[in-house]
Amino acid sequence: MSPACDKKPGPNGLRALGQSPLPPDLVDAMLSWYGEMRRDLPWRQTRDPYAILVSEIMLQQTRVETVINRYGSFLERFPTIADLATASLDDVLAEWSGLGYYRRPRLLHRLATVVVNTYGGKIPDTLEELLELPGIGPYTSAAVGSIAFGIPALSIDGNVGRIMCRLAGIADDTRRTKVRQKLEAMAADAIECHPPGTFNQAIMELGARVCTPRSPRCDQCPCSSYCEAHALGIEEQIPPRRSKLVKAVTEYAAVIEDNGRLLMLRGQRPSLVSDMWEFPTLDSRLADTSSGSLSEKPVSSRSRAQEAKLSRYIKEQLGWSVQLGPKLGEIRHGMTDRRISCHVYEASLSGSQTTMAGAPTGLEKSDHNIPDSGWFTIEEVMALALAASARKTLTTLLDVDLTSPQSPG
DNA sequence: TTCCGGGACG
DNA sequence: CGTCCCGGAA
Repeated sequence: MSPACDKKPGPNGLRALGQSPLPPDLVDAMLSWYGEMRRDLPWRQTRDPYAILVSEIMLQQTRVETVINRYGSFLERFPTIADLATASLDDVLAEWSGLGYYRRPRLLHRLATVVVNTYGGKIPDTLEELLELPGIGPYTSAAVGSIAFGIPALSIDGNVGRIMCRLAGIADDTRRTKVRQKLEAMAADAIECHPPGTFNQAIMELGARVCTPRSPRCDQCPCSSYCEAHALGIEEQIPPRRSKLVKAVTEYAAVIEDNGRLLMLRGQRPSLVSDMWEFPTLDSRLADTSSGSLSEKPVSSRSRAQEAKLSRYIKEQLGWSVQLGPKLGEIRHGMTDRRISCHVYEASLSGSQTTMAGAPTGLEKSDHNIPDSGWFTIEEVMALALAASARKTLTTLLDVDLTSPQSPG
């Protein structure tokens, strides 16, 4: 099963890098560069899996320069995983103070407890077991597994994803599963043929110091002659800018009140996480599909058309006839890829419809991905899993007091 | 001054 | 998807 670690020309000599394995010459050049240029970081001077794990947790979302200053004192304070498990969470948080993302020390503390209780204090040495531990995801399991235990797994962090996508000329989002699988396939041979931990750290180091997001130093890069993006001159376009791709999106939402209850729904729009509740909302994808030269109409006429469309949508999709009231305001909601501005209207039921008191359709039968709706009191709404925009609507447009007593539990 | 990048979880 | 946080770069 061992891969072709010997360097042979192979049948496809000059083919573009594309998605084929990393050329051995490229890998050799990168590893030589690393051997020469590697920094003597504290966590590179230990073989203790616990110390390695701590470094990887600290390095999540945090720069090397920052971690250097805190790593030593953390290990001094909690030299072994047993010490960490025994310590109080408050002590761990205090030691972590200033590093940010305080979920990490919480989960690390919980991880220590798990390792002590179920693994006898020894950090497990398989990817599957590592992945099960609190705070350890795909990246960290591969990093710890490869560095501490020599498991041949590619740890794809931002650096690694960026480099490999540039090498292969993949102008796609690194975090997509399909892309990650491609990268793993590309590196599979290389990581079998070299010490996996060294390989992972070499490529990460290259990403941190040479193949940077902006202004990459291709003239100093050992891999530039193999790099598809460099050949095409598109290295700065990879990976695609996430925040530059923000699209302005307009939505229309209705706060429908009847008998002290609000109509809420979820699972109606495919783009939303299935568990998140929201006010009935007209997507701009639906809103903008009206005929003709929409953009040439005056704004007031355009938004009146959307208001009509909103009530028609509620009637057709949810079966309620509503009377749109005054506009409450506008919620702006930044997302990774979209800047949403949501026009929120007050609304009430027209005619003699009756809302079902109590027993909203939603609360108990919360199967995933099932379109769901119901009438909720304000208190119930506040207890729902709300999308952020809905909560924003409640607090900024409806003056719901966040500090008001919540339902117990 | 603002903007941007970034793993895991729920 | 949205949140968590900070610091370096623009």
